Amino acid sequence: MNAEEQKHYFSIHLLDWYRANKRDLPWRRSKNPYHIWVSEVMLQQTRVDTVIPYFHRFTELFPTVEALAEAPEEEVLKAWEGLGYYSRARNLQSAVREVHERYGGVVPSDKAEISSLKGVGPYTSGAILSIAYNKPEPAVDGNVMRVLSRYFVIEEDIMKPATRVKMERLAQELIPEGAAGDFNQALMELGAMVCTPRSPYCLTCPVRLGCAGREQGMEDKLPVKKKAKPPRPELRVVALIEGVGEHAGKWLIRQRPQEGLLARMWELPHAAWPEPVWGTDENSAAALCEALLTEDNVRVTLGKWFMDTEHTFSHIQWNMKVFRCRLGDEAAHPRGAGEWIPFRYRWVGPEELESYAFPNVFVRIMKAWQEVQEERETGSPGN
DNA sequence: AAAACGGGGTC
DNA sequence: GACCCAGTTTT
Repeated sequence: MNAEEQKHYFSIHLLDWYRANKRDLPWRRSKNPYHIWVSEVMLQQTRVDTVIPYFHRFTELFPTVEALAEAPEEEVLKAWEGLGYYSRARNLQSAVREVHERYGGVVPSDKAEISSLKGVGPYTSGAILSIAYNKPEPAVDGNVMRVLSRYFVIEEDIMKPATRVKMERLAQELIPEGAAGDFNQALMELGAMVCTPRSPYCLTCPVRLGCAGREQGMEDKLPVKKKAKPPRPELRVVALIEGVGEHAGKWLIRQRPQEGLLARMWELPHAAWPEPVWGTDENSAAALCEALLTEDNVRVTLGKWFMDTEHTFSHIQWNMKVFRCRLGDEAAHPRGAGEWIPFRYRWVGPEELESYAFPNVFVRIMKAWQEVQEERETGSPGN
């Protein structure tokens, strides 16, 4: 078939296949543009199965634009806990507040207006416009680029912005009249269910007869994608600081800075440490105490090693040694007035912990700690 | 154009 | 262990 027939074949058969085979996903049951928006932001760089429970909780906690606009930021962050890329949550709330104030709570259906909202890039704007308003805008994500690169044999590096722009033009051409929302979702559904990254299910593909990549035996080589840089390793020492006296049963936690990695999340105190002293627990523990004192003006006494753990972000790998500690003299000493305070410290007990948002790595450590404590109280089973 | 920005599933 | 996921923002 010629190029035009190939495109037409693709659009028609993909759309039919989608309408007959689409998954029943929570956000597909809604026509609420705000709910669709929430789902699209959650789905950025995140799998469907991971998002589903978060989507239910989030839309229950913040069912409307107004509810999210008026919620305290900490509650929003807590609802996002564990999902990652936390700037998504803060940007979403900021954008929703703008919609609440400037657009009377109505999610804009205009390309320029919606694109100007925080956290709404080319993909998300296209997804909302097409799915919520059925406007013929492309919504090109990783799935779509994989599908198009294979079907049309596009060998440009999909990591390049120029390639995405090219894909968007192509994707827009393919949208069948009046079916933008279904078609865009069909493209992503195919990428997720059939045209998978590895070992695609070509034999059951609804558009296999028009697929140039398949015809040329290239489906395994596409899309072309430059390799990502490996994360840089970092050594970190972590303090599990248990309170005594009036703080008995509580832990000392701190809030991260306003900007940057894990912005405004809460965590166990920890410090980076240079390689030379890494290796023995004694040196690391001593290093931890000294670092917390010099960096945060928090004096802790040397503690016992508790566990080692590892946590990998996209760009950093934390290799962590965790120590049990006690606070030195009195409470934490925030720096003097007028001086920049990089972290805020606070004693919290098990119940209060529920209202603070922690990165998963610290949730893991705290759970491990609680289990050990419970074993001590009940008389340890096993070892 | 490159780096920052989480966390987890999968083969 | 490598790859990748319904990406956006900042540098």
